[in-house]
Amino acid sequence: MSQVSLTFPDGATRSYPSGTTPGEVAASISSSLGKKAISAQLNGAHWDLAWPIRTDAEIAINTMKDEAPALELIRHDLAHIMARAVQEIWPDVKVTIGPVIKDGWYYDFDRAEPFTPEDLGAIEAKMREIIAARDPVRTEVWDRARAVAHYEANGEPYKVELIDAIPGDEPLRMYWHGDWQDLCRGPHLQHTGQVPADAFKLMKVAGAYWRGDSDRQMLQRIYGVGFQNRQQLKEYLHFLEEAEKRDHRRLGREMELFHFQEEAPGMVFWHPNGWTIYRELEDYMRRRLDAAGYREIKTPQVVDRKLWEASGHWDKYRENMYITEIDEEHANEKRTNALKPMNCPCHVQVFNQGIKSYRDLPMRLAEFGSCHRYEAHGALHGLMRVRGFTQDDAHIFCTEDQIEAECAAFIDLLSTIYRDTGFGSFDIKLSTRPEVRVGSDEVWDKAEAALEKAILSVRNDYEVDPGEGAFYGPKLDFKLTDAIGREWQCGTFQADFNLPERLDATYVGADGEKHRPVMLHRAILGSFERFIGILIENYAGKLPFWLAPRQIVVASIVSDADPYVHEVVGRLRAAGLRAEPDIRNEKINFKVREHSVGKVPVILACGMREVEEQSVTVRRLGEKRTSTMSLDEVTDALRAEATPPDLL
RNA sequence: GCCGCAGUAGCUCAGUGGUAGAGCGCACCCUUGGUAAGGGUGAGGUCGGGAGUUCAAUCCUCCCCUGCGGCACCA
Repeated sequence: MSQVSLTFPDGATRSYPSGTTPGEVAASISSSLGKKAISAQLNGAHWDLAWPIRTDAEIAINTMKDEAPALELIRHDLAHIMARAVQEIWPDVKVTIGPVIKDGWYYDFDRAEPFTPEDLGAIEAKMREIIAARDPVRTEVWDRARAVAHYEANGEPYKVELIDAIPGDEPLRMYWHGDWQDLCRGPHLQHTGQVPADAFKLMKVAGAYWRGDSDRQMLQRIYGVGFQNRQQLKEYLHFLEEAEKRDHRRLGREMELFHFQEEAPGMVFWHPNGWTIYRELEDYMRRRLDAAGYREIKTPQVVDRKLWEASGHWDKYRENMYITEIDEEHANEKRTNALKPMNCPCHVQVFNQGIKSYRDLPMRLAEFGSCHRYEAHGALHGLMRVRGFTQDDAHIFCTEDQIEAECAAFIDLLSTIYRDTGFGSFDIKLSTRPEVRVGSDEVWDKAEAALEKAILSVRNDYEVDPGEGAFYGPKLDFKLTDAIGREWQCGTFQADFNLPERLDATYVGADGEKHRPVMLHRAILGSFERFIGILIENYAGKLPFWLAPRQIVVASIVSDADPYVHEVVGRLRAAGLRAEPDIRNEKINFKVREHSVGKVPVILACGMREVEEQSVTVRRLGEKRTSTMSLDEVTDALRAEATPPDLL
């Protein structure tokens, strides 16, 4: 019998008969490891304890102490246990797929009746029975014909389709949890009792298309979360509660920032407080863009379809465009317009006015461009996905040789802006040429290399997504991470070889000939609406002082201090601060509570003592401590604090 | 757009086949209180829209709209 040589993490190498399983390897090391082992890493791949090893390899035995593999196995087994529980309760339900996802798993089922919340309780109970039974998990490799025959006989058409989709040379693996069988890549634990019975929870039922295809069957997806112990589950549920408290839709109402209503779904009604944030952010962006060599422009909202036909949007995206017609009775001209869904065609029109020289390049045209897109109903989500929004858009017209420098400057600007708005870290993804594309390979080579080099001038780590670029050019996506670890894709940088061609943008080169500029689409915030939503959630409503819609409330403690409160407010406003009086007939306790709930960063309390001293007592949001300072002192300190980061 | 759930006072929600309730908020009064809710009184609802069943619909049925959770989509 042939031997395989296994190398352990400590560097030791041992020889085993070919076909030995990791389970046997673990047991050969020590009986306690044999008992504790749950899976192995074989050359980095996650291996089931039951799979035979037939090649030399580096091996590491996993136990429940190895968190990543342990969680993967627990969640994967939970997916199977849940599917088994569902089929035990409702034998007619058809099973499809059930992968592990962040924090848990899901499994998609085909069942005529919807699952109810009560059903979830019943499934959980059944799952605990299965766990308590400590049913053995075993696996076999089947040939294709047998697997297909099995599932056809059992009336599981989805599984048959999955088998058809698996490449012919790949072995099909079956797993049993007790008597319940599922086609599965593995690995799994050794028996159902290894799954903690008190550290999982079924969260929700939702529709999901079979194979993610909206033309196909809608299935019912049950989501679950699972952890190693009860404490971790509790922490996760706590995290969900925290996220819920940060929900910008809720804070938007509580802080009176904005609202939505039926008459304009997906369009924001900004209230004074919300619009203050918006303006502060826009002013800041404008200064940053000015300083970075952009020229701001403003282009029309409503544009004849001819331009959209020329740009190609009419063909491809008309379904998502708001079309406007002029009432024929009252208009001499009949034309069809569209609300602009994006700014680029208009920006090319600005570029195209007059003759541009290579000396004009790079030309950076920026617009806080208000766009409308008819987004599907189900896509709308507070400020995060709206139908009317404003991009911090800009298009850089340049030569191929200028792409790299422009890209590097852009990444630099973006880092600064993310840092200033409170996002210290972000990820970059480079998407490269897709199968179907415009432009020569030579141009693509050059552009991809330019983007890559631009990234490398700032940092070493980035992700590449091959083939995911737009048909018109490669792109970078920028994802920032918020205070509770969620990622948001905001910034983008896209090279475009197509639109200048379609809309006939040219410049005169040093050679006196006409040339095509490259167009760089780029945004940092993405849309103001969405970015403000992200800001609200990141800060849980407690925005930094310069962005806080309400910065200071000056509250009287006794009504005799009311005139002084007005005087203080006047002084603060004169210093450019957002201050408001609170002279209501309420106790200071009440006022402090209300403004704290309202996330006002600074409360200045005034009683008779302050009146006499010409001082105020400062109470900062989140602090119990107060301090009394002279009005001048406070005004200077707060004015400094209110200075936007670019003006410091 | 698809699946499921929901829509009752400004907000959060209870409730019933015989046209409605609470808490908070709001208004007014008392109270002038020193850092997270002082007390009293009062106003406020076409029960999302439309159609149907019924003697009678906020409640049952159907359609639509909007929202929520996912899925699909996101130039």
